[in-house]
Amino acid sequence: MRYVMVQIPNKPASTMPPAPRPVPTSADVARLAGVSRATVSYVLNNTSAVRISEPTRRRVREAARELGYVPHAAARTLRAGHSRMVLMPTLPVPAGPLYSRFVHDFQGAMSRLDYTVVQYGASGVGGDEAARAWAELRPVAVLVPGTGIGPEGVAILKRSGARAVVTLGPEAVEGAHAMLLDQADVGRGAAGHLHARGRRRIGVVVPEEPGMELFSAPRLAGAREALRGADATVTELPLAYTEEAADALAARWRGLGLDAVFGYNDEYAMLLLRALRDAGLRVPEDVAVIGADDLLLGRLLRPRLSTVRITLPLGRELASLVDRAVRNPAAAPESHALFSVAVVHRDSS
Amino acid sequence: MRYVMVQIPNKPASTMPPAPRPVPTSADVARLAGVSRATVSYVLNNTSAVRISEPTRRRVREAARELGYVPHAAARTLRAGHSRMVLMPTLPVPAGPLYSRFVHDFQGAMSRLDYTVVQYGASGVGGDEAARAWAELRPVAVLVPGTGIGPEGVAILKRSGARAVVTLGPEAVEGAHAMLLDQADVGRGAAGHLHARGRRRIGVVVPEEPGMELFSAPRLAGAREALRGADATVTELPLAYTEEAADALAARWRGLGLDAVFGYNDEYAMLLLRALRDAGLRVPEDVAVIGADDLLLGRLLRPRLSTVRITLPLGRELASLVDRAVRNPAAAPESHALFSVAVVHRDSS
DNA sequence: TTGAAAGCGCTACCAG
DNA sequence: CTGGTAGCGCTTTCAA
Repeated sequence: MRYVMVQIPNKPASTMPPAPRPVPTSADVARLAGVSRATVSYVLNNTSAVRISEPTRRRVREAARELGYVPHAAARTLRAGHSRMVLMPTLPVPAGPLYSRFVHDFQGAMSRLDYTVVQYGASGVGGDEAARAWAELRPVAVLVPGTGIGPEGVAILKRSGARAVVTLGPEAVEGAHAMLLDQADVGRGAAGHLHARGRRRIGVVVPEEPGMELFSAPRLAGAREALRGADATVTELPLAYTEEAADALAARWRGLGLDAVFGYNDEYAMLLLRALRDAGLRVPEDVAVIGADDLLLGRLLRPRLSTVRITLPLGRELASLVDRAVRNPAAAPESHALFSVAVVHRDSS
Repeated sequence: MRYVMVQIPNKPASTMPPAPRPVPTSADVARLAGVSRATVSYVLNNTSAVRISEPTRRRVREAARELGYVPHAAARTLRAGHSRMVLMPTLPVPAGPLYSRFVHDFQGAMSRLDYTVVQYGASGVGGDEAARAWAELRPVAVLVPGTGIGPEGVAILKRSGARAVVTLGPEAVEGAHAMLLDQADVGRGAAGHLHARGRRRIGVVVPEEPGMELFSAPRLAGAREALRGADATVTELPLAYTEEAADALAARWRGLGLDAVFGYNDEYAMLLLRALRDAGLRVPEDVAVIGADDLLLGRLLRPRLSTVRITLPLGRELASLVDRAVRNPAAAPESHALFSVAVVHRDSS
C-alpha cells in the first residue's frame, strides 16, 4: 500500500489565488528529456570536461525551450560559493549628470570584464546596518560612494566574502581601496580663486533641497578652510532651486554686502547669476560668480560662467582597479586620486 | 579505524593565495553558542511563533556578533521560494535629470513598501536573451524602461515567477502592465506648436552621441508624423553636444532655409540657440526654437526657451501599481498614461 | 524550549 | 557517455 501526499486547499477553490504554475526546474527538464539532472546541467552549461552525444544535447535543449526553463541564479550562487556581482549602493539623492555618466561608463567596463554591476536601492538605513544588508548578497566587490561606510563596515563585507571594497570619498577607509574624491576640494578651489581675484566678502550657496548637504556641506567647509586666516568672510546662502527663491535672494543682495559668490554648482550659479543681473547688479564688477562641474550650458550664458571643473575617475580605470583587487584580494589597499579639480576662469569672476 | 579527508595543497604554500578565512554560517554561530541551527534562525529572525529563553537569545546574538555573521541572501531566497526584489534594467545611456529623479522617487516609494529595487547593469545583450538574464534572479517584479522587451520576454519572466512585469514605453506589451510613455508625443507636440506658429520649414536636431537614438528617433518620427499632409518640411539635423558643432551648424544655417527648429531637448536647444544668435540670426524672428524637458535653465536664457514639458509618472503611483500587481498577479494588465506632454510657449518661438 | 532533519535548485564528483 | 548523489546555507515542520 502506498500513500501520496495531496495538497488540500484550506479555502474554497473560488477564492483561492489561481495556483501559479510552478516554475520549471532542471529536474523538470531532465524528466521531459528523459535524462538525469546532471546531464541537463552539462548540456546547458556546455561543460567541456564531459562529452554528451549530439542527440541527447538536442533533446535537452528542446525540453528546456519547451518548458521555458531558466536557471535559478540563487541556487547556482549558493552551489558555486561565489558570484561575479559588483554591488554599488545608489546615492541618497538623484544622480547628477557627471555621476550618471560615470556609473554608466563603469558598468560598461565591468561587463566587458564579465562582472555584473548592480545598483542597490539603499533602504534608508545607514552605517554598519547598510553594510550588513549589502553583505547578505555576497557580492564579489562593493563600490561605495560617499561616506557611507567605515572600517567596521568594510570588515563586515570582507568577512562575508567580498574580495574588494572600494570607496569613492574624501578619505581612505581602513582596509578598503580608495578613489579619493573630496568635495571640499571644490569649495577650496572656488574660494581660493575668488580670493585671488581680490574678493573678500564671499557668499556660498547651500541648496535647500533635502539630501544635498551630502555634497554642499563639504563644499562649504572647503571654502571656509581655504579662507581661514585670510582677511575674508564666508557667508552661507541657503537657496532653493527655483526662480522665485533666486529672485528673493537677489532682492536682498545689496544688504548682504557681498562681493562674490560660489554658487554650489553651475546650475545654482546660473540661476543666481541671472537673478542678480535682473536685479540690476553687474557681474563681475559688483559681484563675482563661480560655479562648479563645468557644464556646457555654463559657457552659453553671458557673461560666461567661471567654474570649477571636476574630473571623475574614468569608468575604465576604476573597473580595472576592481578587477585587480578581486584577483588579488591580499594586495595592500591602493589609494588613487584620479579625481581632480581645476578652476576654469571665464567672464563671471 | 576512521579516516579523515585532508586538503592537500597542490602548490608550495608560499605561492598559494592566502587561504581566505571561510565565511561564517549559521552553523558556526550555533556551534559557538552551543545551540542548534534552528535556534539560531529563530533568534536572529525574531520568530514569534516560538519562545526562546532570554539567556539563549543573548548567547546566540553574542556569538553572531563575535563571528561577524551575516545571513546569506541567496540561501534564504532559495529556501523561501521567493524574494522581494524588484528588478530594473539600467538604460543603455547615461540617465538624464528627469529619469534620475524618477528612479530615485520610485526606489524610495518601493522601499517604504518593503521591496528592494535593484538596477541591473545590462550586459549588452538584448531581447529575450536579456529577459532570460533578468529571470535568473527570480525578481518578484520587473520594471522595463524603453522597448527592451516583447511578449515573449514577458512570458519568460512570468514563467520564472515574476508576479508583475511593467513596461515604461510607447506601447503596451502583451501580458505586461504598461506605463505609456511615447517619446513620439514630444516630437508631435513640438512640431505641432511650430506649425501652429506659422512655421513651415522645420529642422529637428538629432544628437550624434551614440545610444541617443533610443530617444531621438521617436521624437523625430513624431515630428514627421505631426506634419504629414501639412504644407511643411522636416529636416533632420545631426548635432554633437559641443560648442564647435553648434557653431558649425549655425554657420551653414542660412543655406538650409529653415524657419524653425526643434532642439531634441532643452540642452541641445539652448546650445543651438546660442550659436544661432552668435551667428547673427534673430530668435524667434528668423528662426523659432523649441526644446523639451522644461529644464529650469531654459527659462534663464534670453529669449526664454519654449519647451515641451514632460511629466513622468510619480514614483509613488508606479510603486503602488507594482505593489497591487504583485499582490494580485491574476488581475488583467493595466495601461496607464500618467506620462503627459504639454507645450510651454515662451519667447523663443 | 530546543534539536534533528528535510529540502529549496543547482553543479561537480565519482561510479558504472 | 550518463546517472546517482552530496551538499552549498537557510528556514521550518515535527518530535522530544
